Amino acid sequence: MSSPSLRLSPTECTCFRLRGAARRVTVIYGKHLAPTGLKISQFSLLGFIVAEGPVSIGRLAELVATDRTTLTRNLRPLLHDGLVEPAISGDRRRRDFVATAAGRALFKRALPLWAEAEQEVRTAMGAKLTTDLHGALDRSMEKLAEL
Amino acid sequence: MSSPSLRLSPTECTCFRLRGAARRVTVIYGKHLAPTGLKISQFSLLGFIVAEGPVSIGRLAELVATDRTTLTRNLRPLLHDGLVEPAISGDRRRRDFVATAAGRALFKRALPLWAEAEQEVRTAMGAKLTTDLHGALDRSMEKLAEL
DNA sequence: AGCCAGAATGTGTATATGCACGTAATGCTG
DNA sequence: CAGCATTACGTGCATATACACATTCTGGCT
Repeated sequence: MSSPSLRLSPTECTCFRLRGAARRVTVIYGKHLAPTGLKISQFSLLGFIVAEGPVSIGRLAELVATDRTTLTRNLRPLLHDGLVEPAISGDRRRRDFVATAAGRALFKRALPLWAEAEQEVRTAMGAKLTTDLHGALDRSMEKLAEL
Repeated sequence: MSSPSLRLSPTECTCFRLRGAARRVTVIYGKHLAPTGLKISQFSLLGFIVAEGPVSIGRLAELVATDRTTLTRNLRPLLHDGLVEPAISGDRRRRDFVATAAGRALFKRALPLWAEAEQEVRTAMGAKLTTDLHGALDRSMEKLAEL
């Protein structure tokens, strides 16, 4: 356990691997979702808003594990397209958002396309690898959350 | 094997998981590399250029599994900071790049900081999870490469 | 030589991402 | 109730990311 870092080469960068894989799958989901005009990140975000009723930026930031300020901007396209709208909240510091009827409808329409993409990826990887990857990612997120 | 997609909920999105994990670790590496002024993506890119001698955009795109056009712009900061410079290539369609002395020096200086970050992540995850995650990611990239 | 299919790249556009810094509202505390 | 630490945000800045479309070369074919 002394200094295992002596053997570490940038070739074995965890970050590089994760980012690479994320890019690859992002493209795949993007192709499937294209007809809806939604990017995968928008699809996810919209999904959380649909599911969570009125939510604040801060809460969304926790849910999607993204920087707060990033979400401020990621919400813009959704607002612009009328998929999401502001909701009154008790605390005037907070900005709550809800999905509009159009937003809920589009999400519903996008769902099967997302499932297609998910299926494509899972089929390519196989059931075992899918399980392994999800498991490893979930456990990683837990461990890294504490940092 | 008929339609396993019936049970798929967006909660189990492979893409969402991968992107989330990638974001998390990116921040960690970023903090460690901050003193060098390099982002993790720049560190990786610079590393490949240092290692591969004169390389073209297209070749780099393969190496880092990134869209060609993204690399065109990702190279800009490195060029601007004099870490990388154009190299003459036989084919005038191609633009080759090499690391400058400053680039090589900075990369060398960044290496231990990268190792720190990598260590932090690995320590948080533990050896087994690290191995599992890398294995799953590597196998995934292989399978997804064929798409 | 002349032409053209294909290769290697750049640009416009739009989104995603996080940090440093700044602002407004809340609630506690003296 | 005035003051202040805290909370919940937004903005400027820089980079990352990819697609559609346009451009420039190269190499082979006639």
